[in-house]
Amino acid sequence: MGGCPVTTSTAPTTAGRYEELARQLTGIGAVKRDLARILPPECPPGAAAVLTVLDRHGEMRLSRLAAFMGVDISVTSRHVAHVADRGWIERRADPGDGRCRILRLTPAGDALLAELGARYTEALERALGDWSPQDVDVLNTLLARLRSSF
Amino acid sequence: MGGCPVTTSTAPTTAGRYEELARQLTGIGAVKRDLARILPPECPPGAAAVLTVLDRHGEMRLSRLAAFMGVDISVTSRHVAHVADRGWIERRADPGDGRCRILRLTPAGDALLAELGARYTEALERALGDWSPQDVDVLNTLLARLRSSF
DNA sequence: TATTGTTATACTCTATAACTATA
DNA sequence: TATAGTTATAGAGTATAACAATA
Repeated sequence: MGGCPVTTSTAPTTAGRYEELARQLTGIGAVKRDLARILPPECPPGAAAVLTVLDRHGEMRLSRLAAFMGVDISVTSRHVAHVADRGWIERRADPGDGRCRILRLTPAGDALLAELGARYTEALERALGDWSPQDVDVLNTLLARLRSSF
Repeated sequence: MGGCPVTTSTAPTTAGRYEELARQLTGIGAVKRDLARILPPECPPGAAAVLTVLDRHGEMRLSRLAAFMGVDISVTSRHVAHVADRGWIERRADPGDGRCRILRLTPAGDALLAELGARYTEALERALGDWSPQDVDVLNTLLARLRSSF
């Protein structure tokens, strides 16, 4: 953007390219925090992530949810307890395995998710209004690929 | 990228595109944590960020550093104290303003930064070895643009 | 004995607010 | 009075390890 005179201007080296990516990933934290600030009360980012994964991939066990979220099971357990306490998901007994419970969105969870989507869309539309749809799609694709490369 | 049947497959709506971006940004946290795990002892991510900004943009005051890092001055103050205690930066008095100190990398800081760059490069090369250089560049460009859009 | 979850503990990062020192 | 920076406090996220229950 503004001016980064020394590096990555014209013909970055392989190392320079990767170091730049590391810098960008560090800096993206500020964007994430901005986005987290628009969440409704009682719904911290971790809770929102639980709802989003269950909406996208359907009901599942805790261990699978943890894998989708890329965090430890213990962390996921806390997030799940938070959203279950508020009635946004239900924990149904697993008929096949008494140790597990199947996690599933409730109608209240669906409603909250719709609210979340509206807030995210509004905030991103305001910030990225001058982006072309294609650029957003390319960014989404590359971010998804980055995640799967790890 | 197994399969996301319902959304964003062929012709995403504007809202769907933005919601997808919000999801991707949430998910990218796992990548950041993976990358943070390779940092040397005594050098948490916040400390590495201080060194990186000073290397890239040269010596500066705390308030300017905080702006580059996108976090509150109080947070930056702690990170700076951490790296200064370990001799990676020096805090020189500002001749023109007794309230400020100019922050600057020391040779030890330069050396650590070289080590950081090597570790980042090695880790990313291992994960992204099958990416084309162009794709990495595009991702870097779009991430920089995303940050500046906020 | 191995696996699924839960909970206790500790660490990092962050922001708000109170405070000190200088302009 | 206003500004630059420091520090105390609190809240969110995460991981490790100890633990309980079931397979």
